[in-house]
Amino acid sequence: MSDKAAKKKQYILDTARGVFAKKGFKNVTMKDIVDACDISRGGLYIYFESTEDIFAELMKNEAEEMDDVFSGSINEESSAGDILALFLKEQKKELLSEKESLLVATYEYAFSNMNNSDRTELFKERLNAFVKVVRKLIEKGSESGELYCEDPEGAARNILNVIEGLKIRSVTTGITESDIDRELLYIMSGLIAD
Amino acid sequence: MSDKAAKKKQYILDTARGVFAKKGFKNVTMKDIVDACDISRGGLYIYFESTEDIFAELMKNEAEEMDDVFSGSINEESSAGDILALFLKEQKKELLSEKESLLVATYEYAFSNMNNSDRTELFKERLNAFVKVVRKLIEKGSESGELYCEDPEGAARNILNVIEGLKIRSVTTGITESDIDRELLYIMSGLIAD
Amino acid sequence: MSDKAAKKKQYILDTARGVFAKKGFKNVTMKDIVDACDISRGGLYIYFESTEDIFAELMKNEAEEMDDVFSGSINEESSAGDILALFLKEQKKELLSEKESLLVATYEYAFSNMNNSDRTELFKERLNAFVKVVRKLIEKGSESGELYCEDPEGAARNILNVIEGLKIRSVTTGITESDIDRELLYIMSGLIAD
Amino acid sequence: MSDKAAKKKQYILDTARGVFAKKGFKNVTMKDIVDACDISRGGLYIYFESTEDIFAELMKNEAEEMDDVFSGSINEESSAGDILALFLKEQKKELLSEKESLLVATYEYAFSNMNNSDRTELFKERLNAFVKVVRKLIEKGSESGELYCEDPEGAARNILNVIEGLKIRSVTTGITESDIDRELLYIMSGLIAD
DNA sequence: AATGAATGAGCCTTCATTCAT
DNA sequence: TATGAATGAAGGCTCATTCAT
Repeated sequence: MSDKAAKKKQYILDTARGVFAKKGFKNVTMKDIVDACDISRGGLYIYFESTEDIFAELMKNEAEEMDDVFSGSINEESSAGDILALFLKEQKKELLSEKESLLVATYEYAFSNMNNSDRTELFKERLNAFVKVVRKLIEKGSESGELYCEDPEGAARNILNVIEGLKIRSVTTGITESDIDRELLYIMSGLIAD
Repeated sequence: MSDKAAKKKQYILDTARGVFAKKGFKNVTMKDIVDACDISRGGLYIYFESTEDIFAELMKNEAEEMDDVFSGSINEESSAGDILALFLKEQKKELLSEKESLLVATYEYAFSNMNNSDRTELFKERLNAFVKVVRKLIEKGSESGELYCEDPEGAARNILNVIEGLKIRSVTTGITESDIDRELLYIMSGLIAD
Repeated sequence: MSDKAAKKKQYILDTARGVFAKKGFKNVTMKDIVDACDISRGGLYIYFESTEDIFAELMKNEAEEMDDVFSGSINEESSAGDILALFLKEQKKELLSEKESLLVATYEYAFSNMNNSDRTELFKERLNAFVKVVRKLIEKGSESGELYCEDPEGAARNILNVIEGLKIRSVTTGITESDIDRELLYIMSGLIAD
Repeated sequence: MSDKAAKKKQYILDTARGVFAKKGFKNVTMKDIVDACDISRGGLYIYFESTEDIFAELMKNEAEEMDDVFSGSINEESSAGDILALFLKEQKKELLSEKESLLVATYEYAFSNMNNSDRTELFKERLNAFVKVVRKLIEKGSESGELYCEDPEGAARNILNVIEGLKIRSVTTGITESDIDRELLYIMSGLIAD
């Protein structure tokens, strides 16, 4: 039955994902999840004890998927430029809400109960993983002559800061594709080998 | 009485600011404000009909103050570099939570009920005002030879994106002064005249 | 309005008393009180935050009333025997459930969350007040020659222990008037002056 | 299997005893028992349908054990005084919580759903059994000249009332060994042959 | 017999909001 | 204007009890 239970847990997570994508984090109640999953109040509590619990699990899953995607492709033949382009394209998708995104929910989750060191740790890991991926890409690009960069770590951090800023802008003011392209072009222009 | 009323309204706003700075936006209830202001439940509703209402007013005030500070100094004799330094120092303060900041509350406010065009407009104005200030500073610096920049608008946007990213990092993962300095140095290094 | 509030609080206490008398302590929920008082859920919470809160207040009131009754009569002309008789008659009433009694509720209250020192203190005071009253009566009776007792404190404690025991019996096994009379007679027989 | 079933039932009872001793009666849920016994929810319902059911069985067992202990020893050579001393010592142990006691649980059980005649009957039997034992001891003591008593039945009832009162005090106000000794001395002093 | 997931009723508690004074 | 008592909806959580396996 543990197998069945795991399936149900996954079903709840999948369904909850849609709820969080639509309503953010703070506006989601256990009742919302219950309604969306069409299960009983008590039934949900068997698997999760709070919306935070659910969301934390969701984030872990997302992080793993992200990891799988990139750590797979990064050591293969494709050029650094191609992968970086893929990475930025993924980010663009999220920024343009072209896919069901946990963007807002993730921020809200981060803000609620900020003094939770587990949570802080979760975000640190996430960030570091990202930085590492981007830095490697830049290094690889430098070696192959596609890119030129004297401080790959700094550049990687800079790219992620900008992306973070754009994400916030996509939520607070809205953002268009050309906005994004302009910003990305700006940061990339410093990396292009002359 | 309108004078008295205005004073009371301002008193409520000032007091509420502290509450939002401490608890963010979503966690603040009308009751919290009532308690902090030591007025009656009904009394508060005479002036504001919701926490959103209060916070929106608060943000407008903040924007105006910011405007006053910089649009005043920007046309005067002080060098662009000095003002930019002042601006970045202010941002650092906020990032390091050295002053009572509405950072988190502002984000939470942005996230709650996102499809409110008034709110979006508010944030757009805020961003544009910022960009304008920074762009002017860069232009002024270029003219005086302090800085070198071919795309002041792009640079200004880039700076604000990075700052936004750092703000988010300060909330999600925590951030140290040297983290901030490193990122600021990185973006400034592209602007320094050789 | 504080006057009105006080009245309402008293109304709630009076009504709650009936509920506790009927259902004991642990079986009473805030909803029971709300229903009995015909007020809103939230309305009750304005005055009391839990059934414990309500019951504690109720007990204090009871203790004060008891105090008023006896501390008034004890220093007056009536003979010790008369007052003792009155006291025992009151106890009999309670034992026979002839009046709406908080007996069971009081015990249940005592048992729930026993490690509460406030509560323990409350019961100690209650007991000591009782002992003091009965001891004084016995002393007075000894002086007037109505009673004979070498250890008034011990006798008082013994009487109260027996009464406590009878109370428990009234709850656990039921008890008849003649049962009570027999036990009281037994303990009194040792006090009657030959 | 009936043998195996009986063993399991006994195992549940033994385990449940500890739970009741620790948490009283009303605070114990079927889930508590399930957790303590490390069996399944449904499994418990095969043997018992409620906590009341379990506790009732437990009390019967206790009563039988008590009976075995004393009805065994009472007809043997040991002196009445010795046995009475043993009896009182047992009571003291319980009063001082020196052994895992069902004291509180028993009272709570008695109070919940009082109008249950089965339960009343259970307590009556318990009391009568006790009275009978103590009365016999007193009679035996009288015959042997150890004690002096004109009304053994009354004296026995008195002793049990006092013990009941002390039990309640041990719960409501706390009680020390010297408190107990004093009360027991008081009631015994009337029985000691001059 | 035994399991443990699932249900749903029921209680607790907090708030936004109203309204008589 | 100002008060604060009152309301009732909403969400959180826990259990007794059932039932398919």
